[in-house]
Amino acid sequence: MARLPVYLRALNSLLEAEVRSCSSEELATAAGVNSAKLRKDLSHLGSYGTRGVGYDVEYLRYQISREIGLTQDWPVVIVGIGNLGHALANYSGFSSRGFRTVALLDADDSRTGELVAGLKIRAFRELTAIVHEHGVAIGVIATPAAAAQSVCDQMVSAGIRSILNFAPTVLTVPDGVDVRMVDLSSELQILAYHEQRKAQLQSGDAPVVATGSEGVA
Amino acid sequence: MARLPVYLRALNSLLEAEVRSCSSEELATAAGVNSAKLRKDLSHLGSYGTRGVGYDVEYLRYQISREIGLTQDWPVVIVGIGNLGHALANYSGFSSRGFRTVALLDADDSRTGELVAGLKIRAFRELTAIVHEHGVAIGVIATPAAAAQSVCDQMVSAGIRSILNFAPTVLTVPDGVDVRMVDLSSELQILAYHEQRKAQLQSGDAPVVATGSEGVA
DNA sequence: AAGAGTTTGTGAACGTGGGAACAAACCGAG
DNA sequence: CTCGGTTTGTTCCCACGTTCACAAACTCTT
Repeated sequence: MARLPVYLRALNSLLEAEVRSCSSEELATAAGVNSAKLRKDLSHLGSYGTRGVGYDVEYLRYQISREIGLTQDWPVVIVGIGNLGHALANYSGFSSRGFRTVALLDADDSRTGELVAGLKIRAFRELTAIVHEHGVAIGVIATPAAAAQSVCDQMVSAGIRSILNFAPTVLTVPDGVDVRMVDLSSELQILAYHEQRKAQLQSGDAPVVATGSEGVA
Repeated sequence: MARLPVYLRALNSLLEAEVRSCSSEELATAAGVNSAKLRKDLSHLGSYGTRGVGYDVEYLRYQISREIGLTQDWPVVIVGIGNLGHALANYSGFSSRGFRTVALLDADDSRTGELVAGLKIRAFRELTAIVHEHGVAIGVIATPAAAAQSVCDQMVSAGIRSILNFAPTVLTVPDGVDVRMVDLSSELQILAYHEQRKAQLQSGDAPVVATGSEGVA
């Protein structure tokens, strides 16, 4: 479930505040969701709460970590060390949560050897060897859109089965391979859409149900 | 709708390939969605297709752009110029789609004046003045988690009503303000979760419905 | 030990979104 | 002009996720 990481983060915050135990209501507000939803989500993992008391923060945190798979080590490869790849390589949120960046790859050979976040950039052609050596299962694509599908295909044939894609392209992959896409400009566009709606409502167009046909010749 | 940007991107690709007209089926596969869903989405904007023929690529592209609000100019402020803020400032996907970064702000005064992506970093305290001067409606938060809520509050009181949050925290905002959260490590965690499930299936645990209670003392 | 007060876990209603199927509409050939 | 082929726009249906509401279960006080 996509909300488990959010719960985990909320639990970490509570733990930092030295809160030992919490109710579903508290945790739900901290995570920004409905308490019933939270309880149902947690009940899918097992009965880790105590009725009349709540959840033990430390214990629940461990159980969610285990469910997500954060108790094991996940070697990760990042391909495309441009501005974004650079930022991802330095992002502390990865390393602090069981993800270990084992290699930074770039197709531009002139960058090979350059030191980024304590790792030397290596040539993209080394991908397969690195995947096999470290047992990499997760790859991150931070290349330009034009290169993304090719990189993706080579990741899949090298044995990677989970891909996090930052390139603004729809990737096609065989069954059994998971792709998650993070599209930065799409996020801004969605905000702009809502912003525009808000502006229209305030300017008095509110009562008219938008048909989209007004003003079109 | 959150899929409009995806359609828009697909249309741009078709336009680059000099495709003048396309059916819902073609566009749907290019966008990676079901054709019925695409038609239903588009019909919400108006009747921009022709039965028996399909959609005019250029015309549909303009209509979607207009619906999202990309035909107008959106000034954007980025707060927190660390690794990620740096990458965002340089990200071409923003500027090429009607979004104009008008200021980069950072709380660390020692960085004021530093040149990033052709803009000088300015002090965070200038936020309100900049928002009013440029009519900024969209803010991007790329600060550490600890500072995010404070930055968010000041953005809201300065008049910003749409926020793109990259800090790993749930932001609380008053009604009428939109927040979209992009959590990089959550994305990786979700991949790890699916990856773990795949690994478990292959190792023979498949027939057992996971209860989460096995192996717990 | 019993009851009052909490809080979890879950069963049932509700609403939303997705997908298949079909009617309406358009084009081109004869 | 008519008819067959094609494609959109829409309706209906289903399944999923969310939320409400309540019973089960636990703690603490008396």
